[in-house]
Amino acid sequence: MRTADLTGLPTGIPEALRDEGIEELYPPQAEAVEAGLTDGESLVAAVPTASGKTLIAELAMLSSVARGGKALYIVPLRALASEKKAEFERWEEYGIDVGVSTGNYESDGEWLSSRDIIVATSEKVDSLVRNNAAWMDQLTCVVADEVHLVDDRHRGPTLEVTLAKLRRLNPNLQVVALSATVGNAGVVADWLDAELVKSDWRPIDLKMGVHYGNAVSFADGSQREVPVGRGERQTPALVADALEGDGEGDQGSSLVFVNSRRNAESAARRMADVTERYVTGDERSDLAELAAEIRDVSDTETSEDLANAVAKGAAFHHAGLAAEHRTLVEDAFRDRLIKCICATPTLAAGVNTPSRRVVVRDWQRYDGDYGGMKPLDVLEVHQMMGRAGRPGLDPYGEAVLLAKDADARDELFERYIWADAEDVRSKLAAEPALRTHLLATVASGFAHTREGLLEFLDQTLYATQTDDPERLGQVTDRVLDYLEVNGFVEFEGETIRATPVGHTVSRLYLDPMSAAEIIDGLEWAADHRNEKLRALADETPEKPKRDRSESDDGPGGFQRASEMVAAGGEGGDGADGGDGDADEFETDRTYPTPLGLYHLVCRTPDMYQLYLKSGDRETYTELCYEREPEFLGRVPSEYEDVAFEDWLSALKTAKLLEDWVGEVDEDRITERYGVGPGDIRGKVETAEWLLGAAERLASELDLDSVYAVREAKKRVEYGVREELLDLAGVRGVGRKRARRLFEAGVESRADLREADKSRILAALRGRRKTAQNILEAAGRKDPSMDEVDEDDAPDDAVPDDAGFETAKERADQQASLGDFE
DNA sequence: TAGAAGGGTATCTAGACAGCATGTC
DNA sequence: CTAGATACCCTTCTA
Repeated sequence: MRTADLTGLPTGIPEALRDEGIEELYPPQAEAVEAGLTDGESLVAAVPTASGKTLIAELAMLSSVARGGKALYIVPLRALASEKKAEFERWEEYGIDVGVSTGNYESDGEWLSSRDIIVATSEKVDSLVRNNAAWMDQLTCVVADEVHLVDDRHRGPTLEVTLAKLRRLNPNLQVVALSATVGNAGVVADWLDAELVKSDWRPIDLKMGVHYGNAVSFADGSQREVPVGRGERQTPALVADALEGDGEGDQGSSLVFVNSRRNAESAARRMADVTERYVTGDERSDLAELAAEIRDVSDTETSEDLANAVAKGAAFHHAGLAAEHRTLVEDAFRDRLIKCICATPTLAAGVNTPSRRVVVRDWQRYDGDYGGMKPLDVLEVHQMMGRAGRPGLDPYGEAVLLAKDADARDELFERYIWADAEDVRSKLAAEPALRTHLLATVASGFAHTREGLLEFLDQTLYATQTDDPERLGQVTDRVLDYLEVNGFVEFEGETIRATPVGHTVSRLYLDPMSAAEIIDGLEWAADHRNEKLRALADETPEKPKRDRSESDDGPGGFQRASEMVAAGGEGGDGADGGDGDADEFETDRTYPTPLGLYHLVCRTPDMYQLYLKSGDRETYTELCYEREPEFLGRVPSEYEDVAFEDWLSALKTAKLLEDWVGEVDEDRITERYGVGPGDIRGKVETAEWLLGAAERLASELDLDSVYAVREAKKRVEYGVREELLDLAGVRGVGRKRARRLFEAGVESRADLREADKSRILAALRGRRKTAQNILEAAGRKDPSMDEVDEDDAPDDAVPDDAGFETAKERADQQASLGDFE
């Protein structure tokens, strides 16, 4: 089918497609159009990655808009939201407005109802439904990208319920579900009352094979010799071989999938020695530049290691990287500057990074519940292999698994190459999922009775798949019971209603169990305030340094961290709320303390906690006793409670946050907790969200901890001690600059407006441009930094780098960390 | 005698969504 | 029921 023959699209679109070089539709696309895609017909397209799924979605959305409608594109990842937005924006010149809405990004702040196409994550859509977004019932077309993710234990149910809600809100809604090739696409299509287009067609051929001995055997019967010398490994040989090329197409990049971050990093280190040999002179300087940019992103070991690999043309990629790291690496790989990426599964599900060759090195991954190495799902391996083949560059893509012996080779062929992907199975009946979604369903008025709930659930994929119709009813009863006991819903005869708190919890997008934990903790704090403050006061007066803290363990190190920064104006703000009450205990400590609050939100099921590594158990058990008065709620017993372990993990996570707001350097945090820069950002982000929710709940329940919660939250947001909150709120001023300014005597936003410019310039290490931007952001009348000389600054403006680690100090700290064990 | 090579062992393990409300003299 | 790569340390061998 020719694009020129397409009907029902906004004027100009078929021509625009032709100008893009798309004259003929790919077979699956044509099939979709024949099935009524552009006439508003619902459709499930189960086709391989990179076979033109996006155009299928675009045709549906554009034709829907042409009929005066509005389309929603649901993505599984925030990174994909921006990618899709950028893609759809090429239709803007034909009058199509595109908007994005995710947790951390809302386009322009322009209200979404004016947009024709909206891109959002499934959670965001769910949240918008819960909050009654005005434009929800104007939707005429919904695209669900990667719909096979309904199978995901954690996030699948959200997508499933959201689609069910959208369909109920608008019975004529066109649903276009894009799926990887899965076993039971037909079942998904039945669920959505949609036509099914299923195909294995790919625009670029994919050759799948297994490397064993000195050759890759491909599924099509062909072989490619890739000798592996004695003592040499398979992966570098394959990467080098791809770079050698064979005259066909371009020099070949490789994507290597491994099963852990550490493996990704060490593999990248090894691959760098291979890629280095193929880097041209021009590329070398570009790579050096890129490496510098990467070092600039964050001052951590991860960043340094990545930069070192990148300088030689290789990289690693995993969730421990900062978002900027990832983008830099992905872009450079697409530009063919980076020749090889060693990645964990992040990359298989993320943005589009095609490669000439894909090597799936590890096809098993550790799984604690399983009790060992568990083989990856066929679907997952197929997703990785599907990344092979760069359009316009490669004649075909090659995806290679590695085998050590002939048996393994045969097994891999059997298990992954000849095999069909697993069936998609709904995970909705899991209690945690229903807890959240039943409350939301009641709160946003989709159902008011048990019967109504079950009727609603009957529209989900789960209902069409289960062979045990009783089960859903049982779990529903248990969940309703839980929600009632915790005061989120109440019964009045047959009718179920969400309580005011229940409504809030639903709108805040909290797991009810998280909300219950937070409420319990805050109420407990209100009840024990005086007693705990007294305990804290008894301990605080310059507790003589216990001999132990000098040399031995973690908590000792933690203490040091807080001494790093010159103590600012502690106190002064008074305790929260009701001073003046005769019964109140007099102290200048706030209660609850930040650590108490961080621990509270960290032990919530909405926070993904850090692992306890060896030695951590003792470290944090000790910390647990030391800080006992700060925890909100009963501390489980070290000996009797199985929950103790989880409590400690939460403590470790909370401690990370405390370090963060104690202005401990990023590289020390990554080192101390064994995490990457990306993990810090992640923890901080969820803590921000949960503390925001806690603040809201506290104010709604009229608890006087609101103030303490708000401050703890703001400090997490900026990563600073309290005396810097004002400064750090200025655009362009982060935790580092705020500290420098403060130490130079510029202590507030007002100071920024009035202080001597040379003083400010000196504090910012003479960076004129940034200084000027900051002054503008602070609202200074004459922000210009021209003709200001930092050397004019008074001596006290450039102190002895107080509050900063000197190289010596850092070395000492590292030494003491070595003593740990 | 430095350094390679080999062997035993302790350690550790993928990913990532969400609220709210706006700012300044 | 069901792990395996790596880093690190120690010992031994070798030029």
